[in-house]
Amino acid sequence: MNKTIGQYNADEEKSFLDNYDITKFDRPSVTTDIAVFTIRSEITENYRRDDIKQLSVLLINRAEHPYKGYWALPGGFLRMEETVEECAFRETLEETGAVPNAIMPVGIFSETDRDPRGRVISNAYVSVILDGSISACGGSDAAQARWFDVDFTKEPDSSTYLLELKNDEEKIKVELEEISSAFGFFRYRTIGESALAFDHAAILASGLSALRRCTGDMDIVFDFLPEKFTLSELQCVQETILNVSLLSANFRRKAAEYVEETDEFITGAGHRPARLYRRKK
Amino acid sequence: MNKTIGQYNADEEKSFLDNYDITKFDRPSVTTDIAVFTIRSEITENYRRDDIKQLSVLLINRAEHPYKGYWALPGGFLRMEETVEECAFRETLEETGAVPNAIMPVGIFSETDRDPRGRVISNAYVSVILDGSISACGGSDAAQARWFDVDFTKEPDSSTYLLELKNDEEKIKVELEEISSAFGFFRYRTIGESALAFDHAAILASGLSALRRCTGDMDIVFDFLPEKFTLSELQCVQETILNVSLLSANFRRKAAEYVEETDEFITGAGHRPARLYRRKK
DNA sequence: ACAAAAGTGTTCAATTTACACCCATGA
DNA sequence: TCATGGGTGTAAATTGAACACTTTTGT
Repeated sequence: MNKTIGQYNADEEKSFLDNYDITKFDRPSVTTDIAVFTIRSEITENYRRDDIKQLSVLLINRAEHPYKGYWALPGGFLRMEETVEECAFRETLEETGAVPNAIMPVGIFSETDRDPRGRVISNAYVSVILDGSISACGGSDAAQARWFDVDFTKEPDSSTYLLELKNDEEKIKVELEEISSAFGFFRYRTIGESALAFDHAAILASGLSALRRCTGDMDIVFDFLPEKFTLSELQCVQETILNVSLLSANFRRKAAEYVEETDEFITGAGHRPARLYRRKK
Repeated sequence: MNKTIGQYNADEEKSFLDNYDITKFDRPSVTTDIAVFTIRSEITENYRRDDIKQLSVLLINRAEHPYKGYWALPGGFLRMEETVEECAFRETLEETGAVPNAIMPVGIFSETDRDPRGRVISNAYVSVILDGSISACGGSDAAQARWFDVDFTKEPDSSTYLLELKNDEEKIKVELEEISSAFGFFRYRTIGESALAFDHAAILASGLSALRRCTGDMDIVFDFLPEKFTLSELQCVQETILNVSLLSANFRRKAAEYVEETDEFITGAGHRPARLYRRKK
């Protein structure tokens, strides 16, 4: 920085800063909350048939107040030596033991009453990890963490949305409404009381809709797969996230633009071997 | 909230909260910084010709340390009784005297060294106000605020971007590079020293690219116009933001989907009167 | 043999792009 | 009158949806 530019004076600034105590002013606490997604496989009995896939999100059963015993998104307080993004990365790693393939912000949640402990603003993130990577390493609170299959649909007649989370042990339903959109991304608000801790149902809904929105243009789909994958696997990821079914002939032509061939093939599935591809560029 | 759900117990939670002091933990300061955009007209001498339009952003010349004398985005510290979005709204109103037509988040900037006063994380917003509304009311620091025409282009050969800000009095250039993308939105980092205060050049670049990205699908264009407008004005907004020129025959067919006719016409421009339209739905 | 997925080709519809053309106005 | 923007029509090009069909495998 130059010593003087216009009114700027480095020495004067230094003495200003030496006398400045930023902690004298009110500050909120800052957290990140992360919707960690993966796509889980349910093995099918038929040796030929592909596995059924499910989009799943990781929830933690809160061991402490507030909302003790409620399911919540993983997350935690920002440390002073890390960026918000680093915080989201660290929290994902701590809770899952897995390095996320993608980690991206989906909005800030700062309603003044969203946390009974005081003024806490939350930076919401979506992260994506590979199926299986969590059980391999195990997170710090593994005993309290569970994957839930996710279903998020608009109610056919009304303007409300229904978020359903379920696994072998539990089934959670939350009703939400859309409250705003910015740059094509949506925010939601729970209707009535939420079955999840804090405003985590709304955060999760926002994360899901962001995930879906950019899945359409092949943006995040690769993060659900290992480096090499078949086009069917890629198609399956997109179908699972968007909850639609696509014609494979058309899909593979569209996907061709984003991938490049390898020389490897997958065999042993009871049908013609599939070529492995890799993300282009 | 039910009194008990699973491990949840309302009385126990209440006593936990009564003894909980959130201010004992480290917290960052939180600000919002807003890229306030408008489209300004340069009146043309030819009575028939349309005015030339320019996308402009509001910058404030900092009267205080740090970065005293530097141009900066309007913004300020979050108050404890407002959400981040309300803060962005309030700051826009205070600086411009105008109620923004749109206000949306574009990301969080939380590098630990981004503010020499201490740990400050910034919530970046884009807001849009109508041309003229600022001079009509005048903001609190009107003397220090200036509109700058914006130009943001990728350097033809390299991977760097050039942000140019200019008005009658001044011309500012900043070189940036793209550092990440999430959900189709980009983040930038200044190369070398920035001519703007803090990391505001990077914030502005992110805001601009978000603005451009959603202009393409008719998302924010209406916020640059009054309630009723001609299709040419709408086209001009899109052309100005995206810095492209479109064929009006095609544009008006595409736009038809998003607007509805009124019975009013604009006359007195030396050519066939133009029908006024209004945003649909 | 055959069920299942891998992969290619072709048709028809829908959308986008480019351009030609007429209309209405006010200095 | 005429330059200028307002507005419509249309043909060509591109993209997308639907479907028929061939290939290759493991049991």
